[in-house]
Amino acid sequence: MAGARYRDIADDLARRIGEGEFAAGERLPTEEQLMAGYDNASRNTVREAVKILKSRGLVQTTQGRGTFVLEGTVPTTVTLVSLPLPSGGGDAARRFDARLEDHAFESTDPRVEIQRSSPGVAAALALPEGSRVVLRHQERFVDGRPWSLQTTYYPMEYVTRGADRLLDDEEIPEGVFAYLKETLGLEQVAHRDRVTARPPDANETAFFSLHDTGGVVIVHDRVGYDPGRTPIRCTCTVYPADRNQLDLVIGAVPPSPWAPGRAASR
Amino acid sequence: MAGARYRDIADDLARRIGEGEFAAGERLPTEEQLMAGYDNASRNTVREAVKILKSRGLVQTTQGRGTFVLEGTVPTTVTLVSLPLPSGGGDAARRFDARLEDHAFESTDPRVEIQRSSPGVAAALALPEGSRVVLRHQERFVDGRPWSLQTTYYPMEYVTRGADRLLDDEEIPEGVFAYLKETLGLEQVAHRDRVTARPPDANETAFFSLHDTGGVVIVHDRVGYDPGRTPIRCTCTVYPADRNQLDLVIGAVPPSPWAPGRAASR
DNA sequence: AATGATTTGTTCGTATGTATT
DNA sequence: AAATACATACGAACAAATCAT
Repeated sequence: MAGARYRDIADDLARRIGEGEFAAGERLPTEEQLMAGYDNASRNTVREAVKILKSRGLVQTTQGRGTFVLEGTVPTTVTLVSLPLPSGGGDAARRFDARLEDHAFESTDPRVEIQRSSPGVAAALALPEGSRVVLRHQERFVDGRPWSLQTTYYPMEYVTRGADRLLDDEEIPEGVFAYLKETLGLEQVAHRDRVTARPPDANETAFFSLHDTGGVVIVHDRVGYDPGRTPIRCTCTVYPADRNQLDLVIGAVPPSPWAPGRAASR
Repeated sequence: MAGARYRDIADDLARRIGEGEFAAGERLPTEEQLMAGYDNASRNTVREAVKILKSRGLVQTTQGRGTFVLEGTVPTTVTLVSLPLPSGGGDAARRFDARLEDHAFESTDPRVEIQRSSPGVAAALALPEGSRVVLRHQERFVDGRPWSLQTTYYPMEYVTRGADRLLDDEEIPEGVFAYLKETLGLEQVAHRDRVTARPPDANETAFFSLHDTGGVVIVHDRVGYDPGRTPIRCTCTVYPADRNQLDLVIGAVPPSPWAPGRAASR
């Protein structure tokens, strides 16, 4: 027992969970029982240990019920890129939208705002910092569960050049791609994506029903370009990491090889 | 105040940090001062609040020194895929290795093991579950700092077919790609990638010097295929999310548009 | 180099609130 | 309504790391 007591207890419990002593979905001993089981450690010490397990996503606690070992949920797969190499690609629509397979999804009508561009958005869209951008924000659901938050930024100039439906508080039925091509002749033929992950902020914690501590979100930023390498738009999508994975396919590959669970734990 | 006291304090402190009252790198008020500032809340309550800020990656605490607002570190960019579309691709080497730009990196000599394949690895490599695989594990560093953990799995069959240097406890100078092509005629022409994120386990927490609570790792799994769609190998790389981002480039795009910081916070 | 003050880390005890069974 | 179990909150003591003197 090298370190702090609560950390030792956490490690021991993690080990016992890993060894199957407490199966997925099962209830852990109560705080009272853990106190007894660990040499009459105080309740606070035991609770500190359980907090670590929560922050590692191993268990979940519910007031009045107990502490439960989380079962690995089957993540939803979002395909960022799917590129059969030889020909250079199937249809463009499949190429340039992050796709969600085998799930119906709903989303709120967009909330539309006009903002002065932040440094990040300005750089992405190659606009002067502080220039106006149109922002369309949607909350998206899968099976009624909160699934992702998406914000797309367009240069305000598009609106003044005729794409005024960008300001509508409604989905554009034919899709923004088709609409921009129709009205402005813009065509997205390339994109650059950035994927990061971080703890959620307060908004995201609330929307995705994550815990105070221990949640993780994946952030996917995409900038789309026209043939002249001019940025067209910039999209930021936030996913809760516990129920999503991102997929890339480059070249000819067989159907998904991913087995449930992780490929490797260390 | 609506919720729990420690949560209210955390939200208030997060707001004050966001508004610049406490700048990046600056020290937050001591626990004693926070107690006084929040209606004589108890020390434990204040500490609970600070824990939330830690788990959100907003602050870092150091025993004996204080609590400090974290400055956004410039992340290292790993390019997973870079594909100029028109031609179908530049050179293969650039296409099929996750690249790290503008940084020299070192890695330990591989630790080599022979294991029975887990369900995940078996599925990825299209082998019967429990069949033998060779596992090469490396710890990788950038600027002397721990940067990523990588494990690559090969079917044991490769060794018996002549690629016995896979078992060497050393790097293969010409690269495993070249070696496998040379000895077995294997050529990786396609790959499927999966990106997920999760809290670190105990090993990762230690190696990357993350905190008990609040750390995030990005997991990048890649399965490489030969022209016959047969899996060749499977690689699992784990990055600490606080200092890494993954990049994808599809088509002709200008040089990196990412500005420091996030494209969008909500 | 040693000391003491400051500041966060760990552990315990206790009481009360709230959701579930 | 009662018992169970986790959540919140306070108080206190000592440990360990850091910093100024």
